[in-house]
Amino acid sequence: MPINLKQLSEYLGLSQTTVSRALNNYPEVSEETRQRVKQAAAAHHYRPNARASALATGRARAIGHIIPVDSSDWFNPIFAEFIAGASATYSRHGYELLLRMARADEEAATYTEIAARKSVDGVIVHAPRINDPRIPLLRQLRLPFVIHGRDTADQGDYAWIDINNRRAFFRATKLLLDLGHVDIALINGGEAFTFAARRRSGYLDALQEAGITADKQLMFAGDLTEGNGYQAATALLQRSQRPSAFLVSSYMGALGVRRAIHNAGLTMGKDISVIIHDDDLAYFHNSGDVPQFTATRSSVKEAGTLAAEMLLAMIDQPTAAVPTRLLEANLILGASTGPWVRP
Amino acid sequence: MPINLKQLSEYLGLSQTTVSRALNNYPEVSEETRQRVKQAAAAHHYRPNARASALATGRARAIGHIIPVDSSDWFNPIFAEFIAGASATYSRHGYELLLRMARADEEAATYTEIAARKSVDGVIVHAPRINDPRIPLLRQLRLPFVIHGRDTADQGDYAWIDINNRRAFFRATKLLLDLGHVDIALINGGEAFTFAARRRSGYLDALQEAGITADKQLMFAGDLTEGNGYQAATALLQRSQRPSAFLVSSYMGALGVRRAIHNAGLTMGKDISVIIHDDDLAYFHNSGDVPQFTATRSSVKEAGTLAAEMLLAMIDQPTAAVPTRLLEANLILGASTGPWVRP
DNA sequence: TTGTATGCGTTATCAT
DNA sequence: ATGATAACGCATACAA
Repeated sequence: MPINLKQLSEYLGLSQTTVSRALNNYPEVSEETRQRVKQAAAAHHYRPNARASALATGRARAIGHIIPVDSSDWFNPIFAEFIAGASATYSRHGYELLLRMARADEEAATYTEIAARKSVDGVIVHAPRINDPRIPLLRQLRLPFVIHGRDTADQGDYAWIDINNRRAFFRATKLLLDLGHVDIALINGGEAFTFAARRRSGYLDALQEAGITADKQLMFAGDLTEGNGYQAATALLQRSQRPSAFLVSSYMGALGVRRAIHNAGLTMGKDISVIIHDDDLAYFHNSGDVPQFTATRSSVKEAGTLAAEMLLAMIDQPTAAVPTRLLEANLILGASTGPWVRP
Repeated sequence: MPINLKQLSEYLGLSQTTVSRALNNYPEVSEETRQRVKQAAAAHHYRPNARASALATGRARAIGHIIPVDSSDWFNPIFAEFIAGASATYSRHGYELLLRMARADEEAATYTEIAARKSVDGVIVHAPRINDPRIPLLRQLRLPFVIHGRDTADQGDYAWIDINNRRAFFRATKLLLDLGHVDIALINGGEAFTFAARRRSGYLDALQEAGITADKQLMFAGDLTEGNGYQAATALLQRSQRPSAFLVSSYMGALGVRRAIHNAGLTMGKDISVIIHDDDLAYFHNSGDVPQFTATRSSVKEAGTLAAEMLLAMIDQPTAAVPTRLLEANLILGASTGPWVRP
């Protein structure tokens, strides 16, 4: 059923060369034969063998995504949504998406292996950590890459796409301060990740600007699961001087915070204010006339689309300057915030 | 930096053939040279070019996962977790994972294309629908496949792995009936999907056995998002004769149901009982000494691991009988169920 | 404008 | 036990 180039060219009475050129839109082939070739190819459902053309051209036409997994082997829905965005871009450009999961201790070996096997033409780096070792590694491997996020330290020029996490959390904190809140808790991602470190710094800067001393007891950092959000918020609400507001780094974590608030017999948006960061996940839509949560919002799927486009452009033009892109998050007012009230 | 077989063999003073055989554990190579070759390969970080060996062997050593996406382009966390399980199996066997998203109207073309391009040696079929056209298509394409789920109609023999959805929901419904509940709502996935149809049938069978007439008004079918769960439950709780129990097909949907119950001023586990199906997602753990939700539980990640193993075995032994596997879900008691109480 | 010949990096088929 | 040589299916430098 599958037909190859040789068979197709024999059928047409042309050389493989001409058929190949016609299909790849080389200018020197006559319009007439090009049409004839393309029609025959379509009629026979001819598709070039991806392995063979990769070998011949030296380009795999595939992009790798290596998802970091820790010992509990999780798969964060945010990665999934980012990848959904990137995937559409790859399909549009005839690229394929290779997915792997790797624990931190396998990470270097994994990148090295896919580079040596020439399985991909480039990779997306997920969840950058402070002073991330993947940056020098990928440079050494000469594998084009785009980071979803940024590193902090001086790692030289590299391609990245990120949202302005610091500014988003600065603005969110400021809004809570303006509403009269003073004891504001931060439920954040693991602060080895640069996104979480930047969000914390926005939070701290806003507090400092308001002359408030940050309280380490009010800051949680860890996996942003529903369970962790619930546990962290429950503990904080049991304190003698409980926080009146929560800043939560993800929708999933906020679902746990919401549960803790309810269980404590309190009302979100009245007794306790909550602002979340909303990645605009399709499966966890914070929508409605008045969204459930006040939120800093930025579509992670859109980020995936843009990251993929940046990477494909880099592969096409390896000499061009490395692209970077900073997206601003919107601050969306929802039903979860209100003025401070005496407990 | 990357070294190829030719260079490695020149360095060793051996032929490419011998080096290749040594690395691939052919028996005819002497143990001494095998050791020498393997050491040199390791020292030079040699990895066979995946494209070249795929071309030579005719095996891509890659498995495709085509995720169905509807117009709103979602990415269900359950797929993600299944893939996480499968991915580990592929890595262990030296296979790669190709990921694509396809809308229903692109589905046939997508499968046809990856088959024609010989990008993969087999595929996993996600989210089977009743009388799924992918089964005859994949047979025609001669592409080995394993279905995560089962079809209902007579499609002949094919490989699948599924949980006993009917039995799980039968047992869950029966538990609610035993607790005295009569008005039991079903918040289900889209019932074109076979998993949802089977769950509904378990629910209906249990009601019938108890002599209760099912009420279509108590059944919701759609995407199992938090928002849909919230909306469906909110509407049901506003009815004059509101349901006293909910059967919810996913954890995400149940989070919305929980929100609706709270918003209605009711208490889950007291006023309203809830049983969910728990796919044991790492990011949405229904754990604790007493889990939040009473649940039928089965690990979808484990299913991914098993599905991948089944598919690789089929590729290795194409003549063997097609494997099938039916997993039973556990019924786990949590805090969300209690005896019926007068409203 | 078309065709011939060669290479991409492996694995597989013959020899020896 | 090892080696020369021919595929695998495509793209391309070089010829015509």
